Amino acid sequence: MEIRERYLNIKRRLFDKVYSSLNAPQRESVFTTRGPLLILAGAGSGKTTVLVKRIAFIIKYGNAYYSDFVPEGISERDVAKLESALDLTPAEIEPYLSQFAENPCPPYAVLAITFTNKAANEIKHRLAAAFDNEEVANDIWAGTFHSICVRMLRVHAEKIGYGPNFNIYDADDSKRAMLAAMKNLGIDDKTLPIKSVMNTISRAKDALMTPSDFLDEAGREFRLKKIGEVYEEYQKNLRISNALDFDDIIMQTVKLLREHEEVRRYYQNKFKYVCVDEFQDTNVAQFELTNLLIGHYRNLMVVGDDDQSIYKFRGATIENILSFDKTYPDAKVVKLEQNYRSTQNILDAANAVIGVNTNRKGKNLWTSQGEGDKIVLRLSEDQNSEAMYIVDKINEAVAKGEASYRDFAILYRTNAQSNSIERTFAKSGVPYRMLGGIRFNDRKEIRDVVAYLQLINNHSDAERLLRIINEPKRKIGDKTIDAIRAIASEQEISLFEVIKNADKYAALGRSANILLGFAALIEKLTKILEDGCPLDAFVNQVLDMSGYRQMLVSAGEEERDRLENLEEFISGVIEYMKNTEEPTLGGFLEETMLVSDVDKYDESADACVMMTIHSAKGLEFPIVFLPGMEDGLFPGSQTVMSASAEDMEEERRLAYVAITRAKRKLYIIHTRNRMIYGRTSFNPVSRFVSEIPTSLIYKDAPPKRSDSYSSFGTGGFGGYGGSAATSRGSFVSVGTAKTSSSGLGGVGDKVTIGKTFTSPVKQGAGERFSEGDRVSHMTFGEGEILSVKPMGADVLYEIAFEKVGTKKLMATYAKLKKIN
DNA sequence: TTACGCCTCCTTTTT
DNA sequence: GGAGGCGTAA
Repeated sequence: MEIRERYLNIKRRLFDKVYSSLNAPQRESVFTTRGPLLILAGAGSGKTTVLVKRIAFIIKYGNAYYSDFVPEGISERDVAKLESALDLTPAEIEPYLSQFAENPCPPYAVLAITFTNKAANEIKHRLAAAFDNEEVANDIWAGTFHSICVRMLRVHAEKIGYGPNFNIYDADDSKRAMLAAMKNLGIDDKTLPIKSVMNTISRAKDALMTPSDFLDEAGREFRLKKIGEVYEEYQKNLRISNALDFDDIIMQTVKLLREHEEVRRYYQNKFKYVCVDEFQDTNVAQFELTNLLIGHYRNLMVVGDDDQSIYKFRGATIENILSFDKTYPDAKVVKLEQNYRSTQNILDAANAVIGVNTNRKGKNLWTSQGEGDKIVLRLSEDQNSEAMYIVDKINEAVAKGEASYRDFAILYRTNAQSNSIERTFAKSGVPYRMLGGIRFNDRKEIRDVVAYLQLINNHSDAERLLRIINEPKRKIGDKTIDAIRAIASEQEISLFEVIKNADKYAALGRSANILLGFAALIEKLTKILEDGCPLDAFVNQVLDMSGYRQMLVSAGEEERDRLENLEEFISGVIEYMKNTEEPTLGGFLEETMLVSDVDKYDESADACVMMTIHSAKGLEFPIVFLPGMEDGLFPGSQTVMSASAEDMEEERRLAYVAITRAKRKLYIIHTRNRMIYGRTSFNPVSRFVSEIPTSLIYKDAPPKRSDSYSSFGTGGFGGYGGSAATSRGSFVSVGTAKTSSSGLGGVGDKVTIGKTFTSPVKQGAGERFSEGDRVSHMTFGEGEILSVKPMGADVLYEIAFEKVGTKKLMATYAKLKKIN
């Protein structure tokens, strides 16, 4: 063999050995650094590992593996020396590899795009660990599509007609803005339901259609034409508000990159490698954005699983992944089919179900872990006995010591199903956590403070202004608001601009003074912030000067939860300040809008977890229950009726996701009759269950006298076997509905923990304090009581804390301790 | 302005 | 079955 060839051969064998903990296709993925690459990663196939190792590889070795470079004048002896290194262990070989590096890429030239903050953080953490260096992780651009786009837009907003301090509208804000636009146009939301308007406009933006594109396409179709007009008006108002909705964040970035060559060039040169995770969930706009970023390097890696594409209703286009190799004919395609999560029986079931779909690339998951238990199929009488069956099985396994509560997950198709399950769990005392409640950020009082802050950050924001202009009540009624809107709309200026000059508009009449006062309040607060007030103190100022806190305090008992939540919110602000080098209001708001809190449900609590199958994507659990596996529920009746093959395939992919969450054991349950929307329905077992070979299934038939299950009804606790009783009274309280969140924004709590079961422990008012007493508080530290005001049955303390300034706290909730 | 009662509408939701 | 929106009555 020629010496050059031998050199290259040995080099590659050395790399193979160092990376021998990966399987062959995984290594192939890591070593392929140049050009377009599609990784079809089956469920549980080590996708994230590959993603991270590949980025690390690029940073360390660049294109080392496939490079044909051979050093000048290499000798037989050199090659022989290398060859002898092959006998060493992987760890011993590793130091040798750096000599092969070819164009290693600096971390800041790597862009990794994900859909969730959780995934982005995971990548950063694992990279930091791989390099034992936080900086590498901080330098690479790893983030969600939205956060990356916002980062670019902040710099270049002016080029596309926005101010750099633009605000972000979430779904609720944008719904209000669309309703306002419809009102403006005189379109009744009964003839044109807001839900469908929102959905249509959102899909249009996903597909990069501007209002005029949309109107062109709508032609003379009445409904679409109307929606097009709303879209146009809505977009005009967003611009005046200097606000972007979630979809704009992507679409406007695409516009920026398309229309501004110098900006495009800059990022194309900057990002030498681009990676996109969960590629099956991308929409047209996101793919276009990616294409615009990769530039002439064309070093684009996308990872995803066409079989787990379950977000079509949100605009995801499975075609992006299915035809990636047509868009990029030179793309290398790698399939990761070895599964490290589940037993073969579970995988066989999943393979069988997904195999029915035709619109897919085709993969076959396998494992070396053995076949494991059969899948248990259970027919229950109704949703209550279904829930009791689950509780029974859990208690049984826990009693035998086969599993802990945290090993179980109950995954359902619709949130509505959670009711009966939760009730049964609460009654039986099995600890549980449920995902999908109201998010902390969505509570009214939180949205209100945020609205104040957003308005201060960006005076033009119409929705935020409208939200709080009369909150607390300032005697600004609908008529005044309509008048303000009319003036603003006619002159195409912001609402704030009108209010600021209220005395100049006759139409505002007697309200002018109140409006001027409101404008002055906002400007005064803006000034306080500009003068360098720390963020947490500033939020307190906002609450005090606006009268918002006083409004809640005056309401007494009824609103103390809200007051508590506001304190919690401020803790979140403090948390943000701690974690951020240069904390700013804008930065905090951005995080509040872009970082949710699903990321951080407390996995340490020993409790069963309940959630929809959608939210379970990406997670795994030793033992999984799938209740409600019935045609009419899953697949849903809409899908069954619609006869759309595409919709049915999407539903089947969801079933595939559900099955592949299970590591050791899978229970599938269906019922004879079930109450849905107040009606009893008799659903046949899900077609997806019928698609699983019977050889993989064990039918858990109810015992002959099992009618006791249902005859006891919902309330019957003694209806089932002794095992449940063992756990009675063993409830482990895993916290109240409001966990003190530690993450960014600190304001998150989508996780409702044992909410019906945990009765909040009423803290007695306890010791009462008087003026001048020194006290200590769990979060705020030590301070001195400034004043004491009786409030109904409770007492309001004003306390000067050493670290966090003066705060007003209710005695019952402050949990103060006296210091001597 | 608020309160209550009636009517309607129901999938999934990473940002 | 239940939440949320809306209209009417006080």
